[in-house]
Amino acid sequence: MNSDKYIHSEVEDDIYSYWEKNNLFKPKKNTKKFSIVIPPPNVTGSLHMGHALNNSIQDLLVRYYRMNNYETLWQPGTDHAGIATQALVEKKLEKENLKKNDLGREKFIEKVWEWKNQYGNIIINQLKKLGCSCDWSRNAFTMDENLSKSVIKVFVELHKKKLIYKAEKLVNWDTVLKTAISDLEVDQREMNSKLYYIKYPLDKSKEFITIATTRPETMLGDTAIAVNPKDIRFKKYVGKTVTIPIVDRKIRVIKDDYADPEQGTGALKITPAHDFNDYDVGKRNNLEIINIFTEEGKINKNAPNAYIGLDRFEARSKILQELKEKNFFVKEENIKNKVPYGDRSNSIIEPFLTEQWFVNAKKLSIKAKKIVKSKKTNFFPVNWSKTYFQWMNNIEPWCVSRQLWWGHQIPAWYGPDKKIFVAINELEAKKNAKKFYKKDVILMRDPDVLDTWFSSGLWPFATLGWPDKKDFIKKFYPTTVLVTGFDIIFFWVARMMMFGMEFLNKEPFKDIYVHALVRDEKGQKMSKSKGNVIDPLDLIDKYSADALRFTLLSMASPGTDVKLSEDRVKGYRNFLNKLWNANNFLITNKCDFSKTDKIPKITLNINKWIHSQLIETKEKIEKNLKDYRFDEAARNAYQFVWHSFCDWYIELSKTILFSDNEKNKKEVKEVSAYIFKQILVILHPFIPFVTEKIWLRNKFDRLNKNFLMHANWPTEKYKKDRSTKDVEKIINVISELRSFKNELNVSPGSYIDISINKKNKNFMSNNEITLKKLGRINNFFDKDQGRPSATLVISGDVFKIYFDENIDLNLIKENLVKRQNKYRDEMHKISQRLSNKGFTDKAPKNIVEQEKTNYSNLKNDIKKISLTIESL
RNA sequence: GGGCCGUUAGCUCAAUAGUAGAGUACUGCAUUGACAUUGCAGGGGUAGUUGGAGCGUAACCAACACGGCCCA
Repeated sequence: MNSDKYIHSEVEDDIYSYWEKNNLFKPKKNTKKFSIVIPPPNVTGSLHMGHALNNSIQDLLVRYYRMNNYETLWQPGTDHAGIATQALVEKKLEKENLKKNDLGREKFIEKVWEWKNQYGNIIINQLKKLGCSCDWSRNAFTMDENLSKSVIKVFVELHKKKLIYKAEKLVNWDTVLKTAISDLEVDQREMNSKLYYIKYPLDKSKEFITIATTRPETMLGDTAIAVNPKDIRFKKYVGKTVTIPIVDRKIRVIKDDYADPEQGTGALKITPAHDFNDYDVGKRNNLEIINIFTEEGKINKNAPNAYIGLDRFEARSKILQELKEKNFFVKEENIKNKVPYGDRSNSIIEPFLTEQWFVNAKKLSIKAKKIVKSKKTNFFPVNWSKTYFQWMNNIEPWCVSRQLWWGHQIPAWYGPDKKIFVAINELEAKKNAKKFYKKDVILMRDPDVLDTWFSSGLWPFATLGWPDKKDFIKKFYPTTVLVTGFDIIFFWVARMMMFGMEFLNKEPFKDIYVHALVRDEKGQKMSKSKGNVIDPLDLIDKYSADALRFTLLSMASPGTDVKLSEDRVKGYRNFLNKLWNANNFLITNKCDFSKTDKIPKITLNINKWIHSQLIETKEKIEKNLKDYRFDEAARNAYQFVWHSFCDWYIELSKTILFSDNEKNKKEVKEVSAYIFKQILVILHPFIPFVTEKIWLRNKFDRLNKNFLMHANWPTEKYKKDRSTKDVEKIINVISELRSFKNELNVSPGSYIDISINKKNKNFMSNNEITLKKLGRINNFFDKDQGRPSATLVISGDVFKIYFDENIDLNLIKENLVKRQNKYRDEMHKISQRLSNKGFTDKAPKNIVEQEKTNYSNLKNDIKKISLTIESL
């Protein structure tokens, strides 16, 4: 066995199966509860950096609370990703020369399920690679029977309450996917466009009105020209008629405030069927609404023959050409404007007049806002609540129907006269219809399905068994915390808040922790087109899941994007290796791991010190996790394990381990084993694999009973006593000596003699072995030896150092002068502060006192250094 | 146009107004008994700019500059 390197690839998969085999992810009965529902990844998705960050945080929390005796549930699952999944399966079928429409709805959905059953677990397995300790036995899917049942129930009840309704409205239409999408799924992108100026001839006149438009093809559907009522330039034209060039339809010039005299020419063509603002203008002015597109975005039969069937962009160039030929074209300008793109299809979205189902989000938002305002639900960082409120305050009706097959089919049936019957199933719908028509009629079910976010909105309670099964709801709802990215606050968080409040009358989460985006090391958003995507699985292969987790956690500072660089991951891989080798050291020195259930008796200073450091660290981590400061918590752990334990404690302990004091040796072996076991415990939530591996290797899980995952988080309280001060002083003295040697170009391995002042006699003799070994000191003297020496002042105490080698006196002098100047600068600053009356009068007493002490200490040190310089 | 966030060491970021820190990179040195995925030491900061409140602040307020994001 190669024991001086930690090789994660030989460890992680086995450890994960060990956890699963022992059913360690299931909630273990206890009075305190902790629950998280996973933000369900798309079933089509694969793990990206955002998931890795999101789930590292959740797993950290879940493991931490599990070790703190909470009955802990991490509810996992995936969502059915309506559009994405349907598109993916369609594409796959295309390769087999099959078309969705040839198969028919039922057969197609079968195919989708086939796909889901075959590939739907990919992302789940990737989460396992990351170490996620979800209760997989409860793995949920938004299209599962029980979740579908909640969806239907919610739809029917909202309809009953008139919070869902069907209406004909302009919606965002995706001409590639041929479905409506919600306004949130539209991405407004700034583009270089052209503004075209076009003349519309006035009837019975030789004059024209010139309008400006970026979308000339929509003139096929124009039904008015609007001018601002205050715009004197156009006053004389209001009420007159113009003819639309090419189309030859006559439309009126109307006045409406929407026309902005500053924009374009001030005269605006109005196309109510293809622009949201124009639609409103049309409503206000009773304009005709002429739709000129098919659902594929081609020109329909409402247009002149020459245009019918043309794609919207072909139509644009043809119209421009014809306008030029017929002299209606004035000019074009380059401009930047916002163009709506569908975030799934990446195609330009068309405002399109259709009948769709809408949720009255305004009404639902009332309680959802109130609960955050009353602080029953809290955002971390708190600033995100502003984003939440802002959106809630301006919320629009939510278009929830999609013209797809894959998803929850809307539970609405139509009678022969298009009368709508919404019911939980066909049987109920038929019953209602019979009551209404007084006879049996044939009903047609609404072919559309619901927005995927509609079902995701029920996630925190539907996955817990609502409405049928009550026990998990009772135990785990409201869930403790939601961990999510800010990009889905509107899509998902807001909707869960609305549905949770409406149907359970209770907030779905007590806390909402919002983390940032993971970017590349240059701060750029990772995207396939930029080619800067870092695949978390590659990093896991290369550096281990533990290293990736630790990196992401330590970089998850609130309000800052995570800029990931591979070097950081490498650094934390080294940390794992350090831990591994610290354990090797303990093993080589025969530390006894079998007696670590209780704190061993601690008498030696270094043992007291490392124990107090452990407890202090543990308490810091507790506080930081409570505050969702994962970065700080990770730093606390790293600092303690590497620097306190590995650098100092192990080095200090060597002086005892390599001595022949059997009693002290025994204590050190017991204490280091005990501390190391606690280290595994506090590190486990961050880096579960390596800690588990070591736990098993050291046989801490005697009889398969003491699972690390269920180990108790230490509960000892922190108390610092005198002896820990002694160790701090040892560390200080040794560091100063090393630094001093370095500055004087003395080789660090060389031995020295030192003499000390009386005050330190006890300290020195108590810690003689340690100081001599680590400080490379031959002899202590309590009197000046009258040999050439260099003086070192360490926090007020004078140490004279006698070197074996010949030392350049000038170097020593230089060094002392440098030091003195530094102290003088410092003293100067303090004296300025102290001579300021405002400071001494108004600053807190202890601060003033502290400054005075610092001042006299510095003064003392300077004096001592001066004496030394003179003596040289 | 409305709103949010940021600007601190070469880089990535901390620090609740009381002597500016960490990781990493860099430089020098070390290494025969855990670990070169190592150890020790070192250099490196006019805190974006300007003004204001305050005994005092990188931190509070205001304006500006630059960068990022969200909404319309």
